[in-house]
Amino acid sequence: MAFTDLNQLRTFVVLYELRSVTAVAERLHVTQPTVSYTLRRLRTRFGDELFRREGHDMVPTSRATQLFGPIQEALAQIDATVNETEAFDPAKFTGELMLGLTSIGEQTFLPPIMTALAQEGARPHLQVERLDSGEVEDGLTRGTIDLAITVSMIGSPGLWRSHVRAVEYVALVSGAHPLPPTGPGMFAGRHFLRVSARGGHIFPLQVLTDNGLMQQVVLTVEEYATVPAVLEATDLVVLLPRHVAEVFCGWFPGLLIADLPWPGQSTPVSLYTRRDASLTPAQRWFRSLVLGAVRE
Amino acid sequence: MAFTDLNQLRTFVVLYELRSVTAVAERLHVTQPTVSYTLRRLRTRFGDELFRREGHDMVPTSRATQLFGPIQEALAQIDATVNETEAFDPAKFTGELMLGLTSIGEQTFLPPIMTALAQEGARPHLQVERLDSGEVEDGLTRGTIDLAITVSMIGSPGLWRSHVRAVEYVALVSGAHPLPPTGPGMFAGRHFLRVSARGGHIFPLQVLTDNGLMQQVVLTVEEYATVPAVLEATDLVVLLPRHVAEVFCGWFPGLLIADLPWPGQSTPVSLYTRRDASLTPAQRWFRSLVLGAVRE
DNA sequence: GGCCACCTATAGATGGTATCTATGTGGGCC
DNA sequence: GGCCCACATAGATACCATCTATAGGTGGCC
Repeated sequence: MAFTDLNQLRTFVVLYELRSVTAVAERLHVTQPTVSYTLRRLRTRFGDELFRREGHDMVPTSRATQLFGPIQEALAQIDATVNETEAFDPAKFTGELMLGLTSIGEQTFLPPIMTALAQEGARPHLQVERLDSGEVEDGLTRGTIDLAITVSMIGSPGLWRSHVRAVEYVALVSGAHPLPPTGPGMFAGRHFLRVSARGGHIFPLQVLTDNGLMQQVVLTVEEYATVPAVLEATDLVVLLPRHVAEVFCGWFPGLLIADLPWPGQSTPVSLYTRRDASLTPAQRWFRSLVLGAVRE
Repeated sequence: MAFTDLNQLRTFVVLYELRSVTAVAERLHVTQPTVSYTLRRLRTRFGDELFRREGHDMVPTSRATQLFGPIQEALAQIDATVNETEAFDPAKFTGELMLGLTSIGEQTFLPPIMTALAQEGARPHLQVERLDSGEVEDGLTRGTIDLAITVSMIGSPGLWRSHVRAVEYVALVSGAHPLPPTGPGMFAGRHFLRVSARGGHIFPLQVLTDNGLMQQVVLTVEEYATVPAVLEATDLVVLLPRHVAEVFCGWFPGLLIADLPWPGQSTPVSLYTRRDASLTPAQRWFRSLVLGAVRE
């Protein structure tokens, strides 16, 4: 019952990651019909369509998704074993590393990461990608990003999670329009600026709804980056993580931080990668470096 | 740097397990020169001889041993993933299962195992092999045995270990020559029958040496099975695990068990298999069945 | 709505290579 | 020393993965 041609699985894995027959052909240095032919044999072997064409994507069927994890892991293990484990040297590594961040994480996390890189004398080509929280799991699984830091909780068994720090939310306002002391009525008569929850920060949305303050929201923006300038010019209030608020206070010394009157059952910020068996030495090194740099 | 032909690895793994090019050819349904050719390419690829011919064996080099573990595991994972996980049905399974035992384990462990098999309505072809303790690790790793129960401790990272029971050692003698009550001088003037430690039972050897009793050893045998008949006919004393002694008392009611005067820092009996990822459903099922049957 | 661009699937030809048969070679073992 | 068994090599062959060329779909855009 053994699989007769293990090489086909390599095509399968790359196709799952790239979701394009043509792209796979380029990556594997073969022509497109070759990949189509391999795909046909895979389909016959598994008795499943595996990838359905939907617009410009080859989207995996549930069977394909189910197969991908263990197979990808197994092939990664083979590659790691077979390729002479020449001790990884950070200083010599110049490859690409994809760091996925949701929301305003760059401001807090990128500086310490860059410092740590410099200390090790490492000069990888670091690429930071801003992701919606829903894209993180898919990006890591498919290998389009190497490492992600996000406030959203991802429970995928194929991913490796590590605690980075707790998130405490605070209110931020212009110094020209200070808030009364922290207490239940501190937001009476005030209006809110809200940042969309696409980055995973659902706490503000939740707390505003729970306390009947959604009517006081007068502006919703997509990006945290636009927040401080708006606050400076208005009397709006925004709820955001303390570490972000502190960065903004550094930019605009006129801003004021105020504690919230609600007990903060905060979601922690976590770091995610694939599971160890699927990581390259470079990725493993990068993970421990980032973890050391940003963990509280 | 990806391995270009994964199929070669299948040959590598089987060759490591069978240690014979010809046997691999038969197993994989190809001719012997085909395997030789594949082996040559593997040797070129890895820049290592991998298998050196020594007499009738192809013995693996250290590089080959180092490669085998992870690759075998990866291929097993692929097979497990790819082969439709049709729920394993013990009642329908009629394959072969190799149970490795050291020393006299059969007497104690086989009856409950057979009972458990009958209760599940399972009829596998169970084959019991008597092994020296040093052969256990190699047999499991190479897949020549599916499961082993032994008193020896094996610390291989590729193996899965589970506690079965503690071993308490006792003295066994003929009723015609009873021992004095348990105490430091209880063996004064008595002579010992010793069973060789090939099965892993090193405790008796150790305790006899430590207490200066090795001079009183007058007979050393290879097998526990010969012990009770000899005891019946002589005034010799033997040190052995209580569960073995009890079996012997069942055979020869004239035998007497006596506790030892030394605190028994006993080695536990353990059950070993390969790690989970490398097990077939049948092996996994068998392991839990055996464990349930023999665990104390 | 219909045309165009892009992507995947199929057809037929071809070359590479894994496999085969036949034979050489080298270590154990009596 | 010579026989036997097992692995290695040589040359022939057949298979099949890959190629080029083309057809079939699907979405986007005017």
